[in-house]
Order: sequence, then C-alpha cells, then structure tokens
Amino acid sequence: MQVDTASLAREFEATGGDGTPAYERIKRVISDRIRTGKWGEGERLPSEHQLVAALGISRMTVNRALRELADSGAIVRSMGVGSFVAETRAVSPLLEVRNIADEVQRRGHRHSTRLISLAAEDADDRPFAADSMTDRVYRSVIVHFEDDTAIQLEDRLVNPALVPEYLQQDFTSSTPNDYLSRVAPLTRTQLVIEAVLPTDEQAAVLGIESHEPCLQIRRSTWSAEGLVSVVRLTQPGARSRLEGGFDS
Amino acid sequence: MQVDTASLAREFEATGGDGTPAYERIKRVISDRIRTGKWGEGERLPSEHQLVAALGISRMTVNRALRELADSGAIVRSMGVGSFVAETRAVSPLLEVRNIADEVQRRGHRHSTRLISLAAEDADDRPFAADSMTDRVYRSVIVHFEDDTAIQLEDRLVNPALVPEYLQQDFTSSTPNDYLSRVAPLTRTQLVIEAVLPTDEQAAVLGIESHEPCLQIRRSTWSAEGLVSVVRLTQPGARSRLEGGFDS
DNA sequence: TGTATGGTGCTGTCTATACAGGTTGCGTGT
DNA sequence: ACACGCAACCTGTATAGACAGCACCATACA
Repeated sequence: MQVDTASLAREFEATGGDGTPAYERIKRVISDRIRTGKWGEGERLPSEHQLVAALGISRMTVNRALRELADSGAIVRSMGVGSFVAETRAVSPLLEVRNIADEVQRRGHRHSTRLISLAAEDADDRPFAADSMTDRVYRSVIVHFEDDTAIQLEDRLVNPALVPEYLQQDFTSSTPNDYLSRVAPLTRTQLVIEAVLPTDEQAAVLGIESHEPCLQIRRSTWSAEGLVSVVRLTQPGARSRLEGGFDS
Repeated sequence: MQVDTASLAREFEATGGDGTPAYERIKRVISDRIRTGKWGEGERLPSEHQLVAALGISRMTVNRALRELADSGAIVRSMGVGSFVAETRAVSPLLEVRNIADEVQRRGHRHSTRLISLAAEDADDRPFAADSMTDRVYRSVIVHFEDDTAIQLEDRLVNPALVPEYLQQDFTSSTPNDYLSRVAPLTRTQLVIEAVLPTDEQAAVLGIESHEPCLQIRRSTWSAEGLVSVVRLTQPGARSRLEGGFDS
C-alpha cells in the first residue's frame, strides 16, 4: 500500500503538545480519517511497520492504538493480512430521541417550559475534554410542563466547542433538543436508564414528594464532530413512561 | 499488602499448557478470584510489581491484563494508589433482549433463580385472545439472583397456543427467556419502562424496602406466529440500570 | 501545632527487540 | 499445467528497561 506518510505525520504532530498519550493521538488521527470518509469502508490501513516508520514511534504503541480501535469496532484486523476499516452496520433505534413538546401536543395537551438556569460553568469531570480541549461547559436546567403539571426536569451540559451560540438561545420558544438537533445533527446516542428517588431540589422543582420514584435518563449524543451534549432527564414515575420497540 | 504468591502462581501455571496468552491467563486468575468472592469488593489487588515477581512475567503483560480488567469494569485503578476490585452494579443492555444469566456471569458473578409459581391460569385481560382464541394463559413467576442478591422479579405470561410445552420446562437450569428464544424466535419486541414503587409482595420477594424505587419493564415479544409472551420485569433501582445506544 | 518537603510505592506510558503464527504470492521442480 | 516449498509481510504476544505523574506518609522545620 502506498501511504501518504507526510500528511499522516503532520496530523499526528498537530495533536501533540499537550499531555495526550501517543497511542490516543494515533487513534484520533485514524478515526478522524475514517469518520470523514477519507478512508472508506473496507480500505486497507497502513501496516504497523509503516506507521512506525511514518510517525517515528515504537511498534508497541502503534499496536495498542490499532488494537483498541479494533476492540471498539472501528477497524478489523487479521493476522498475516492487515488492518482494514470496518464495514458499518445499521442498528435500529429502540428509543428515538423524540421531542417532548411534540409528545405532549400529540396527547392533546399544552407544553411549556420554565428556565431555571443557563450559564457557562467550570466542569468538574470535563465530559468534553477529549473533544474540545477545554474545561468549560454550557449548562441549562429546564422544567417541562404538560398543561400545568411538571413532567420532566432537564439538566443539560453542552459542548461549547461544538455549539458556541448555545447561551444566546431563547429556550422559552424552542427546546434545547430542538435547537441542538438543528445545529448538530446527531450520529450516535447512548442511554442509561435508572429508577431513583429525587433529590430534595429535584422534588421541589417538579412539585412532587421526595419519596416518589423517578425515571432518570442520562443521554449522551454525538454529532460527526464529537460529543455534543450530555443530559440528565428526571421524570416523576407517576407521570411518565418510556415506550419503544423494534423488529428483528 | 501481603500476597499469597504461591497459590497465585499455582493457579496461573495451571492455566498454561495450551496456547492461551499470558495476559489472558492473568485476567482469568484474577477474575476467578473476584467471581468466587475470594477477593471481595473494594479489596486491594497485588500491585503490578508484586504480580511480576510472583508470576515471573514482564510488567507490560501484567499491565495489559489489569488494564483490560479495568476497561471491562471488573477492577478500578488509580494512579499512585493501586488496583481494587470494583463495586459492582448491575447494568443491562437496553437494545438487545439478552439473557440475564449471561449478563450476571459476564460480570463475574453467579446467577441463580427461585421459582415462585408456574401454572396455567384464567386470563383476566386475555392478552393472547386475538392470537389463540383462548382465555387460558401460562404464567411463571421467577426471582433472579446475582450471587445472593435478588436483582429481578420476572412475572411472565406465555401464549399456550404457541408454546404448549411451557409448563413442563425446568426453569432451575435454564431461564424462560432461554427456552422461549429457542422454541419461538422473536421477530418483534415492544417495551414500556416505568419507575414505580414495588408492591408489598414484590418488595418481599426481592428483599427490599417497599419505598425503594424500582425499574419496571413490560416487554411483549412476538414470533412469526404471533404474540408469544408478555413479561413484567421489576428491578430494584439501587441494584440495576439499563444501558443502550444506537448509531444513526 | 501547623506547614513544607522529600521518599516511597503505585499506575501510565513508551521504547527497542524478539519470537511466534498466519497469509499471500512467487518461483522452482516435476 | 500443477503442486510444493519458501520468502516476504502481516499481526499477536512477550520482554526488560526507562521515565513521568500522582498519592500517601513520615520526617524535618518554622
């Protein structure tokens, strides 16, 4: 295989400087090329030996990067043959990321929101650090009402690198979900669903007793550029449920 | 930490002989000890250096084994401190209809069940009436345990027209999910997820307080012939959560 | 008593090297 | 024309050694 070692090395060097480990930088360079389509499905990757020569690092480091990419499913490796960009497979969505305003209106009710807070913060756990090299996050806290009943508390962190205009939006007329799906179409979603008791603060803004069980949904959404938003939705169990389904 | 290097080395050597890589064998020895409870939650593992000395292998190999165990969530590592057995918490995949026994074993724990009841009943709401022209249903109630902790109450209705042999099965050795997926491969699944408080009976069999919130999953599964089964899964919120994700 | 400071032990990463095991394709001999 | 053998190339694994970053603790100092 003919490799453009020069541009590969350039992209690799460009990610240096901060303390990012070399194997992470290799992973990033390669997965960027896959994500942007520069390396298409089934295409052969440079061999470990070629990457060693091109990037000036040891083979163990290259090996770790490629192995982790293979573990994550981004590439496929075959002993004695080589490494190749994986064929992507479609997965049917179980729970679509739906607009809560639409759902409420579909039930024939009135949807409204109350903005609790909207500001930039210093992130403790830096969820977007890998994508945006920053510790700052935008955070919005919003309560959704169905008619006059609070049905959901939305506590959202947004990546300022990918959505710089977030703080300027008017979330009384459109929801964060609306806005984000316009400016950063999502390519990947991940969910964690739990049954929890609300904190006293959560119970207060939702207008429920603190012993009422709640569904808590933590949802991370990615666009092509990276992790866009992490949201924690808290819904009183007595007022909401999740529905989904899929064929196989 | 005082390490029983002798028995550790013995177990490690015992796994040798076939072509299993050393890092896999280390993982196995360690996860066996975690699974059997010999090393309890939060307990400190031998350091990499101690394992190198005890097993006579290089630190890179030990490091890979421990790193992969940490990636899989079995252990927790902290730079400058050490490696520790992870505090376990059940996580169920949301997308797939998976075998809970497999999940438990994948977490390195022992899965067992307790059969509460298994009988034919007269159906009140006749869920299978459209499919089988009958009012009878088979019903099984089973508690699933992870080690000695109840993690799920499974209350299942089965369509007698599609699964006539259901009552003759031995659900101490295999789960209803196992059996049904063999005899009636599912083509469609639908879910409703809620946060609820358990009834007194549910709390009793799960061994929890009646004010602990639970995830309740109602799942209907269809095969090509029609509605096979309707199951209500009740999981203590403190002991489980659902995870899922999809690409689009 | 409270505050620096340095030592010790831990994990995280990287290098250079080596051997093993598998695949592919070319070339030689029949 | 066919089969075999072998070299070249690939990934998989393992090793010894090194340095860096972090946490904890004991000791020395103010």
